[in-house]
Amino acid sequence: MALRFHNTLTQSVEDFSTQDGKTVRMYTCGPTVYHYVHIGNLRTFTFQDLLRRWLNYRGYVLNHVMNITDVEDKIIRGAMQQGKSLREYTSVYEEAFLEDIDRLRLQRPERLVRATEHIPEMLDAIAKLREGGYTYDSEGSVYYRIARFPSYGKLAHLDVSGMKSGARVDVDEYDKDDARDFVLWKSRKEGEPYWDSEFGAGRPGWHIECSVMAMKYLGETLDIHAGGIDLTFPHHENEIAQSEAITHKTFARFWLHAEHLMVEGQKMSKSLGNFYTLRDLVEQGWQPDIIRYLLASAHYRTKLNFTFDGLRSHASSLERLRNFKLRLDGGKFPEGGPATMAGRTSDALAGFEAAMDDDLNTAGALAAIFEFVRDANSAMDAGTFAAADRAPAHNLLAAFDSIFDILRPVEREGGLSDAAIDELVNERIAAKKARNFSRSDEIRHLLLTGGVILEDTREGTRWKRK
RNA sequence: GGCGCGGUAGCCAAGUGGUAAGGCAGAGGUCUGCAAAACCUUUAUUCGGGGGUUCGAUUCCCCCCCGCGCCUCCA
Repeated sequence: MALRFHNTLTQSVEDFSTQDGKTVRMYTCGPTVYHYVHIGNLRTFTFQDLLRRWLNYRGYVLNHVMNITDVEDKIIRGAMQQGKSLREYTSVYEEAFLEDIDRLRLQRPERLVRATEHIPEMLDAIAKLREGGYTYDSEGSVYYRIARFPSYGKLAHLDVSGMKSGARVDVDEYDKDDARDFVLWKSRKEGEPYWDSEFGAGRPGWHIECSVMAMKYLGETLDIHAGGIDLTFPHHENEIAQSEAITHKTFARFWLHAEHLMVEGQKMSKSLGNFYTLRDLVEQGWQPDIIRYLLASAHYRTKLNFTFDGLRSHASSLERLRNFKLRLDGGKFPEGGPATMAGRTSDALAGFEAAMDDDLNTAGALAAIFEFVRDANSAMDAGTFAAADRAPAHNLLAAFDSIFDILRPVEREGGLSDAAIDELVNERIAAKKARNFSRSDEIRHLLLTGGVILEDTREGTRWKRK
């Protein structure tokens, strides 16, 4: 089956292709760096990571650009409150963002770009829109006139014709011709950061940065544009209106949107007290790899219910996978004979790939892996898992982990060294052989105190860090 | 009001016009010096409710109930 993605533009699942057959020109909306990113943001970024990895797995070369919005109302307010420059204020959260995505093992895009470093390009784009008659000025600001862009609403599938100003116009929006018009360049306000321009002193509107940076680095037509579902309207709709008014070409061929996550069945919000950042969860003792696993395990277009029960559940589930890998790595299997699991292994890989090809069905992909794990464990118990089965099984886990990236435990600092553990384990094996069980148990407890769990299996003693 | 999404076992979560993946949790069992790990059996005659189309619907259509999102800043 071909690789397929759900395209918001057509509201259907379509076969994926790129313009040149090889490189994916992908733009994703990154963070607004005015606070630490929350678990909902990270759900979307995790989706983008899975998307990257799967495209890569399928042989595409990625050219992925992610923006960092570092000028915007909330940022300006925060910076002013703290008496800091924009850059001083945003750099804290930008660095924190990079730390967070690293902890979640999210691959870095090929390029991270800041809005404030593209002001001239934005001004240039606004000038082009003005030349094309898509703008009007009002009280020192420049607005985009959506009435001039007939297909406005095609992404969000909104019929804007009947929605005129007057229905729900904010007090501070009275100066627009139409409630849906959006600002391209905001006139300077006293005390706020600003840039001088041919449109007067001011700062850019939010939407223009993405149009400009996407096209600067990726060309006039993107293969994929992705983001959270709430960005569909107005942000992405406005990006289309801006970009296509300038180029008269399709701005993005595939629009992929990740659903929101809920927390304990409710919308995450600060007022409900269920608003979490990665830092919050790590402080509570949750490992980032568990969180990654939870975020990756549900399909990206369904609402994901983030719960602490869910985290516990995934911690156990992940333990099962890692135990299997330990067994596969360290087990002794019958040599010389033919592989007995060849069919099962290739079936599992095919099932995994088919699920991922089908609009990144990670839940289905996981099912294929777990079914294999059960069968392989069963074969190992029965003694029919052959040494020749090891390499194909390894390849399967490697394929899986090249996408999910959860089998490698989080590295801990301090504690016992591997060599010290091995020494104690060997001493215990000798003690057991001599049926000196008191010494044997003593060593088990000693290691447990040091955070090391011992397991005696039919393939020998193995250990793992807690 | 408009547009859109969803309601599948205790919890999480796939899925298909032909008779319900997977994970976690629970129960029983096997194995075991201990402790684990692992395996086996078991847990939805049923997929929010009611109609309809069909030989057959959880899957298609209609209505209703519930939850949610967007329509204004928002991952």
